Amino acid sequence: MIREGVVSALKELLNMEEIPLNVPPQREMGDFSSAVCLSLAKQRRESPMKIAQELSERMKSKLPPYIQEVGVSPPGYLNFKVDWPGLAQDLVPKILQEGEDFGKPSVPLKKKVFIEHTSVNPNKAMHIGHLRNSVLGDTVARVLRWNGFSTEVCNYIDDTGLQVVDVVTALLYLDSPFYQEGSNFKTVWAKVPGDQSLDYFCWDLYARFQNEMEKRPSLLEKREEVLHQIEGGQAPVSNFAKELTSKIVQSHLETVAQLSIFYDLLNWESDIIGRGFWPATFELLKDKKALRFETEGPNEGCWVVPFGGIVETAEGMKSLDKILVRSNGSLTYTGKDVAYQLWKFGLLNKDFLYKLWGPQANGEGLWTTAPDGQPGDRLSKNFGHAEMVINVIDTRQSYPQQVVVECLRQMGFEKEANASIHLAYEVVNLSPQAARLLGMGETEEKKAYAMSGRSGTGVKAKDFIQMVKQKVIEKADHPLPESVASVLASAAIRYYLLKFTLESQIVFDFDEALKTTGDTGVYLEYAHARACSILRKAKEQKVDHPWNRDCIPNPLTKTEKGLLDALSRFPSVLVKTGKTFRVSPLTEYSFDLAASFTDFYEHPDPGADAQTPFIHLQDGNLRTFRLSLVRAFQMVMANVLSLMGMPALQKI
RNA sequence: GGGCGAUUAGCUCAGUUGGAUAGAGCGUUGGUCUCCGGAACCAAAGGCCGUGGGUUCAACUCCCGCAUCGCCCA
Repeated sequence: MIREGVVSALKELLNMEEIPLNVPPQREMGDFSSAVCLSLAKQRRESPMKIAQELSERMKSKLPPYIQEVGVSPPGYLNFKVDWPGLAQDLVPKILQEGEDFGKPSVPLKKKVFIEHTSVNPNKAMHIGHLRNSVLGDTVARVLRWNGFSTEVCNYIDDTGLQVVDVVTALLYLDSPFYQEGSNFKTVWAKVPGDQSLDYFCWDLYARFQNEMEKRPSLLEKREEVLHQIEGGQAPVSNFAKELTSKIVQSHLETVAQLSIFYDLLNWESDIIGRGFWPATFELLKDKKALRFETEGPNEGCWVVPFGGIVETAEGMKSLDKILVRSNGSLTYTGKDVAYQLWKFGLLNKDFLYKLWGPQANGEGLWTTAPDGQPGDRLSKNFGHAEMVINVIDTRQSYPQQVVVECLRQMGFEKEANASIHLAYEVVNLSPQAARLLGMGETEEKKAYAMSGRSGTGVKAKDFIQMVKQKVIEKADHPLPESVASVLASAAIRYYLLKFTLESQIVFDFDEALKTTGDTGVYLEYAHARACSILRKAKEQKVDHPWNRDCIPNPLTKTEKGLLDALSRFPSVLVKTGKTFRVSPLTEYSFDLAASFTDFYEHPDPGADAQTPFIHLQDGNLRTFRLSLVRAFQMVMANVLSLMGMPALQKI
């Protein structure tokens, strides 16, 4: 709001694309500054000081909005002083009026973006690594919605993969009574103890199965059988698998719902296969001449997408081309992923059938693809057909994702290829301390330990949420209602998972993750609740504070300026987040905002001997001004929290 | 072997398109509270920004090499 005006003024004067802004080392120099003249000096063959002086003179004749002074300091910096009262005059009433619409683009884009996240194998409980995915995806979706996009959030269910096959085989054949053809599945379900949730039971079962498989070769044979039955959709085993995966998906949905994460659609892999997406894609690929049948060389008998052709290496002839169909006729993962990506853009003349899965706590119904569903048009639904697709998948999938995009490009779908975004993030590992607590055998000392479904070591999501809730209750100085503890835990967890950059591997440590002081989600909630409390008390004591332009003091104190500055930055932070899909700067901003409010609250008159509570101020104008700032902060903070998926608490 | 990413305070991490004295939180040490919410605030200590070159008036930031760690591909 302030900076944008200066940047556009400079852009016009200098005819440049980008104008960098900085903060001067001393506050007296100005509120912010620019070093453009330094970089201009060389190409103009003039001294930077001279350029800066000329420029500042020209700007003085027509000052950018909210700038009261332009100065110059050696060796050629332009320094700007903000007209804080002028800014307050526009900004505060704007926030108070617009509320949750403050800063939103006035014209919604209407552009549809399809966001896929979570996508956990439906064969056991979720762990904290999965939570990072869900929280990232959910937050990006919220930010894009704020930016005016129409969003469709989907959770992909890989129900025909080997992980599901393993758990199904384990349930049927690991322990007696073994399943026999024609026998009742009730005996199988009876193996799940009543006092344990299914996803937790399967967590252990899966690990045990991996272990047992090495000792009992007969299990491998059974697994092979089950694989074919599930792949081929053969009853009754495939029906049993569907029932099992549905129940586990439901428990995943309940897990993430604790963090306010919801979806529009569940997409089942079995439906991609069942609805014939691949044959249609195969035809399209051939049609677009993006596919080649190899009659010789290392890929003889395969259908490939040409990328680099054959290269000679030290180990012999190799092909850089991507195989979609193997010589034995089987389809690779890439082939299926290409089909799916085409569907997301509405480029495939095939569609799923849909039905309602059930209600969600956000009030929106959740839809699912289903063999016994109905066509989208009959339900007045138009799933897919997106203009932008964001796949939230960890960085290990970067290469396969790149291949999918390249396939689109080869098919001539250049626009869609460019609108395919892989939101890649690093995985969550365990610190040595966490690994030790989970009873991981430590053969060698490492900095981080990967969680392992195979050995069953990892921090389960529901356990973690429960632990944080417990910690929050312990740390409170008064008894907390369950609902409040849940919100605080959710805020703490989401903040912890969002604050790292995408490239940063989170080394999960219990001490670090369970923190409730300092740079945490709890701090944000606390600042918001404190603002609410002040406003509540003002109301109780009938201290009205209707905004009027005469209430603005001149000059403003340092902390008043600090809070105004933070408030004014909100729109640009959100716009930027919506462009980069990087959410860690948003958490940084949220902490800045909360901290500048706390600073204002603690020291409204920095340097003074005593600080007077806003409500008790004798000066009616100052009282109105400061209480209005509190209200403006509370509204913007509530918006920030909501964008990060954290319900804003009125009281803790 | 090829590719991608990381390396910043004791610990966990930020650091915009290159700009003036590299920032938070935790931890440590010392302080603050009669009044609107102390899960708070203030102060101090703590840095060869992995390493060696290069580009530039200016490099944590850009380029090249090396080291270490992680991941992906064959």
